[in-house]
Amino acid sequence: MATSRLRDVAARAGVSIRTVSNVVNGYAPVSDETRSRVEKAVAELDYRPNLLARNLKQGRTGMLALVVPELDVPYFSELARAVVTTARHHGYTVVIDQTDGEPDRERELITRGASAALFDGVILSPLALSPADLADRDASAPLVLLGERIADSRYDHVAIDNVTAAREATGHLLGLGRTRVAAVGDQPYETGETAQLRTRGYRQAHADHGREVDESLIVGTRRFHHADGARAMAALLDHPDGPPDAVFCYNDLLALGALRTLLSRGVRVPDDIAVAGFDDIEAGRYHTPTLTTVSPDKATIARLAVDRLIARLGDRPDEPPAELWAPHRLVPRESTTGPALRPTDVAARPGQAGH
Amino acid sequence: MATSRLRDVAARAGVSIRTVSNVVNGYAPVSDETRSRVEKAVAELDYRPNLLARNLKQGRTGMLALVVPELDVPYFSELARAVVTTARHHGYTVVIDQTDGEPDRERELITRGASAALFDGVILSPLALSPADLADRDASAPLVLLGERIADSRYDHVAIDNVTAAREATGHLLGLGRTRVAAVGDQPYETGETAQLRTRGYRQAHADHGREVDESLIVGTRRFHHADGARAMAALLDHPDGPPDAVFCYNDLLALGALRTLLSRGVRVPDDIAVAGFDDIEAGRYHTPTLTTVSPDKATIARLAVDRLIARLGDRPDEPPAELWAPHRLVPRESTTGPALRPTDVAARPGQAGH
DNA sequence: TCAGCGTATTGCAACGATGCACAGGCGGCA
DNA sequence: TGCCGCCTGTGCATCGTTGCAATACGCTGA
Repeated sequence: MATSRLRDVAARAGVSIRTVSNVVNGYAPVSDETRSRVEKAVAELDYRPNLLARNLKQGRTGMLALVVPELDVPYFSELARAVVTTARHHGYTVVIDQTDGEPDRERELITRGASAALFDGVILSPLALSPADLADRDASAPLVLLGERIADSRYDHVAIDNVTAAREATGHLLGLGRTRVAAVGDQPYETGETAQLRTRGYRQAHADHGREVDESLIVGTRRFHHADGARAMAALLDHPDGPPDAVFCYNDLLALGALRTLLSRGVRVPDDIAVAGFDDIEAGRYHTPTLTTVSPDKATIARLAVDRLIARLGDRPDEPPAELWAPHRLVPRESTTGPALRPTDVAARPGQAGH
Repeated sequence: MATSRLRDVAARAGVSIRTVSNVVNGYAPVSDETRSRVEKAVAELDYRPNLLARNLKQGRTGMLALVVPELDVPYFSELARAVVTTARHHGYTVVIDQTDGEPDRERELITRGASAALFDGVILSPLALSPADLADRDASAPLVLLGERIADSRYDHVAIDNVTAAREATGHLLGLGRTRVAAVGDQPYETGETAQLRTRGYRQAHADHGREVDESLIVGTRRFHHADGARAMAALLDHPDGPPDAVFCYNDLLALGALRTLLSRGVRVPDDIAVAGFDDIEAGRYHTPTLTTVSPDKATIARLAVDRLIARLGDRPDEPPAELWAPHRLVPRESTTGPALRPTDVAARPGQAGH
């Protein structure tokens, strides 16, 4: 059956279009008799409002866009889940799109998609976007940035304290008595301000412990995937001064990749080399050894971003851009402390009883 | 700046609204002089077409919806990536939504969202939806179903041959000489037709090898997450007849969860117990041991689904519903064959900085 | 000079819905 | 009896865009 319109329902019920609209939306007072006649017609014609038309008229869509570089990177998919859930509580639907880190794609999404009235607001986790790209943008739909990049822009911005987090993670390794702690995941500024911040924290931790940084132990990776970590670890094992005795990876995928290289070569973790990651993805909690990591509070990140967006859409459209910080915590697990210390860590998993 | 409209651009350029529209869309012939004047005004006002209005007028949105139960389950996020990529080649944007397996949510999305003209088509991976729910649906926007459920419905449907795949995986384990092969992930029909099919394949493999199925080795799980697999494996280790010597898990998360239980208890894999999974998620390729699994061809699944949808949107709207099958293959890795057999299975090769 | 034609530009209606303000009918009260 | 006001229900304009078809214009050829 072709989609029916208010007009069709009105004709069938013998009332005006306007009255049908009132019944559907429960706006104005409608007599019981008219109401039931309209409802009958609605049911018979299987009428459903055309949201495109409604949204056009109302000037809002009830949809938020979440733009992330890669959906199949667990950090992003876990974050996406949090955002979707939070937004739903506010009555918003979240649509997700991935950019594959292509600047064109990111640009297109924030301009075409967002300021084209399709979305009421946008949450963007930029990977390849420069400040210039953003400045360029017409601010028709509010935008909240996730992560570190472009912190100086005119947009709201949610992040964790990457420097401190990296400092804590590195400090944890140094505190275990490791003397040669490598860093895996460094990136040049253009593509990875976040990486830069973590490197800064890595350096600070060394300073805290009165240690020199061995620059040759800072390994860059092009991306943050398993393969990059595995490759970087292999390179570190061939280090001219011998392998390091600990590795801080800038995310958990790198760390799991590094672990693969180590374990498949018979290196003992953490006895020979301790490994720490970043993001606290679920896979790390079930790996053997379980993965020590920095756990950003994803639920809070999602909440801050969504709340902010909704505030701008509602009664506070003109507040100055804010920098919002979400908490994080270091979660020591077997990959640094060994199995003895936390034998039941695997059991830990947030309950998911219904609701 | 408030969003500008065709009207504003027209006023500024001193031409009619219609001409601006023509310039923007490149439709009708426009003199170079007029064109440049309009383009100047467009730039000055930072005009961008209101897609809501355009879509309303044109009756299409260029957006497809992908509805999956859980985004942070790697199988779905990897599939989502494939769908997004494929659709982009056809000029469609994919918006993703997750249902958390809630029937209400799934229902809402396919009815409200889809038949409300927001999306041109929907790809749905249903978890909790009954045939009745679907029958109920007005077929305003084409729908393609992923996975096994509701195969008898009036919709296009893309799946892999789960029975054969499970049979091959189980056969692989039996072929290795294992005699007590457990199955983890069975579910009652209402929530898991896919699980039922895999159990059927598991039984067939036993028949192939002339073996009885020990019903007590078939373990049900409520969901398909790490935790479920870890729990099920723990239960199997306490089996009254002693642990099994192989386990076929109905997805990779279950398998990785099972591996966690085994490895943390010092059980040797695959020497003592071999483990196989299903889905071929990236994490399994970097686990130690690497995970033997059934690899569904996600790219083909995505392609079949998107192509089908687009065919219906285009010149073949009225073809009868089809059952489309995507290939799969068994990928033996260390968790069943041991490291000796495939020492270089891990993607990473030593050395190689940058690229 | 004018019919004839192609090019450039325009006005009007429509997509399907909602905001606003008012029309019609009824009962209550003076 | 007549006026007022409430309760229902409605018409019109509008959101920003595009489809259609007509207009205005300039140029060619006879």
